[in-house]
Amino acid sequence: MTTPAARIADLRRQLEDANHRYHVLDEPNIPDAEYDRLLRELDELETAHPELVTADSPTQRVGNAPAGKFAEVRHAIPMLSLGNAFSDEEVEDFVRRIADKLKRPTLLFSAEPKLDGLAISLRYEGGAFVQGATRGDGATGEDVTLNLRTVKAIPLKLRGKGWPDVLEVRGEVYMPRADFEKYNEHARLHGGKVLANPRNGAAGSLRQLDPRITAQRPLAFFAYGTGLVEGGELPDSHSATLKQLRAWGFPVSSLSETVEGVDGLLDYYRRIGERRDALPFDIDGVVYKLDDGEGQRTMGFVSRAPRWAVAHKFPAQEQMTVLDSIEVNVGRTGAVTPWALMQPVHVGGVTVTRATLHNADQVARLDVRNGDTVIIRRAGDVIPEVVGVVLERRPAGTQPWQMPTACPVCGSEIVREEGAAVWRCSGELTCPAQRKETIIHFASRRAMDIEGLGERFVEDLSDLDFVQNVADLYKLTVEDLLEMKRRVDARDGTTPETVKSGKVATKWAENLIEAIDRSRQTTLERFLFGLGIQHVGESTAKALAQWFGDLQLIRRLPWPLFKRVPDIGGEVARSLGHFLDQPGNQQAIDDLLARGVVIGDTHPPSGKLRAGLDLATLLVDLEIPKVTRVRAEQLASAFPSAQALLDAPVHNFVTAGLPSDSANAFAAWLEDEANAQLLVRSGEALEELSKVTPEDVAIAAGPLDGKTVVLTGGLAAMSRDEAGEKLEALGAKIAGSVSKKTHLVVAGEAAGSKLAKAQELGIEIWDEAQLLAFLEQHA
DNA sequence: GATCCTCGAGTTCA
DNA sequence: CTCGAGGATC
Repeated sequence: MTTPAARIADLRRQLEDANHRYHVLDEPNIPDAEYDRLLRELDELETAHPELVTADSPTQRVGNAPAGKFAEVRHAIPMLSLGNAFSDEEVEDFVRRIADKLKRPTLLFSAEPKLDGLAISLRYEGGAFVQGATRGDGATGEDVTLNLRTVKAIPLKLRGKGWPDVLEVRGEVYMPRADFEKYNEHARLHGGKVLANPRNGAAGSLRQLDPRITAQRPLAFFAYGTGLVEGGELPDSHSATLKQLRAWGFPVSSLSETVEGVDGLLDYYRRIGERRDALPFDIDGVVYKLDDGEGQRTMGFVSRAPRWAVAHKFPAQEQMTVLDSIEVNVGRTGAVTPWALMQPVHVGGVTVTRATLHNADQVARLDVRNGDTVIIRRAGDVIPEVVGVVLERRPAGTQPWQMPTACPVCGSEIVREEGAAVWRCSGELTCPAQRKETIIHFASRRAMDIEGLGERFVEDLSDLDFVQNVADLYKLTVEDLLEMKRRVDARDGTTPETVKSGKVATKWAENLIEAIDRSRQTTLERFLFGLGIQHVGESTAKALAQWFGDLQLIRRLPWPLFKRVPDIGGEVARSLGHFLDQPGNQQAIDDLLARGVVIGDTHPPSGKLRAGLDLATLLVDLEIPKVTRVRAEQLASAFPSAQALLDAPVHNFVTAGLPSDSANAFAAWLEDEANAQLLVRSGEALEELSKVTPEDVAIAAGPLDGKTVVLTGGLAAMSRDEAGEKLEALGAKIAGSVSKKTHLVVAGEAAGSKLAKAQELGIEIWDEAQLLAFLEQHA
């Protein structure tokens, strides 16, 4: 058991260290929430043991000493910090203390967001900005006048009239989120210093010794109070003071409000909390100040904070926890992704135990190791991520993490392509993990949509060998499922339903078989997407379905022909061709069809295909070394067919007009038996396609032909997918993100960043009512 | 070769 | 939602 004195000493050392890093080095090592927790613990211990309080305890001051590079500025009136409240009860206590002392029935408060930036003090003499300083330790700060002069939000001369001879204004310098992102993007591209977060960005920028650098940083400012006032008067309430400051030319948060009593405060807290993620700047809470000056004077101060104000903090979006181990997961395509298994911790309202580490490069960048104390962030509803490691707490004897060399599931070698970020298990479909993920993907809603066949079932079916590939799903019977359940119960030692209720539960199995049966009727797009071919996602599957229209046709096409579809290039075409070249895959497709899968929308290829159905284009698509578009045209006009090229001697290529290096390269390419075969197959496919592809006939023009539409936010009358289908039927192309090429954005309920971007770009925006009216009109 | 857009793939919790 | 990378375009 540690003594209070020892614990106090320990806390002081940790806090001092954190302070130094936060204020002087601008390299925080622990999250704010952790700092607050430590400070409170120390405060409580010191309250319980007043004899142990010393003058240099972190509880006795506000920040830390200046770094020394800038001149010191003594604040005429100290810049104090605020007490914190973390719960409704603590806010109630705060209000009750004031009510008890002032003996008033109603209390008015000024409430405002608490920006996550850097507190500063600005001194104006005769209406002119003469000096600006950081808070420093509250009593003495640093003279950063030159840097502050570069911040455009700070007035160099006061507007209006009636200002005091000497006026000190206090406020927060911060970096707007959007500007922070833009700045970092630029820094990443040009090798500049990437800022950790907007707060760090603001602090670091103000502490630049060269004001020209500060001038390039996107800093902003909000005023929230005053310091010394001489030769003049300010209104005797906080809200009126803010109004006066705004009139003199200071930016004041438009979110400031005057509210009444504890209910008004808590209501304000919740309203701001809901908008937190949408605000253009980071905040870590809200601040309540008793509005009237007389009340403030009566309440007075405790050692380091006013009794008439408090900061009500939001739940932390960053937390610290211990990483137990780094595990890896094998995805559908074999991608091996590391993830962190951690001690459960509360962040942003949920308990987090796992977080992705993305890939091996990310692990190396962070240098996270087993046993490390890590900082976890979960901003808004974003997926948790590991932000960094607290090196001070690293246990002794750890080693950097390394990607395993063998797949933890199948033991195959884990390899990485040249220059790629992801490592992959080379086991392909021999790897149970990849097989399992492939089946889950096949059954998923956007693919074959087998209702009720989720991860759990597929895992059992696959582990117990009831299902080896997607086609096996269509062999399953109710008896198979019941048998599987019996084996799972036996394996896990769970009590079977039969024993509990006395009869066999079969309804679930019947339902599942029925769902599998329903999925037999499908579309080409869903079927192709469901196969899980690398690089063939929803959008590519849809394009293939539209352009070729027939599974049997696609199955026998050699890969260069796939490049005729817009947005399909060499990489995607090869990947699809590689998939179709595997006899196992072709067999699986045959099995699926034999077991009753029906593709309902088979049709002839699109007439638009005809544009590229010629020998020259084929030769370009084959990606033959030194055979450019020009050379391909020459060959195509000299030879009638692919077969003719194969039979010709080299000098005929030269006669056709090719320079000798190009002719030789082509001949050498043809030497390879595989290439020769590919050329012949492609030539045949070309001829077949020319026969079955109809002439391009103009289709009845839809009202949205050629328009790119983005859907965002929630719709009441239908799902986003349904709305997308209806718009597509009218000729629109549905895109996932807003860009310059977007023609129209349909914004439903609670639309977020996409709506904002559309407004920024001046793109036409419809609400749901406009959408419905339009659909109605063109039904 | 650079740049801008998209698409694909992987991901967390209740 | 975010990253990485493929495709189109100049």
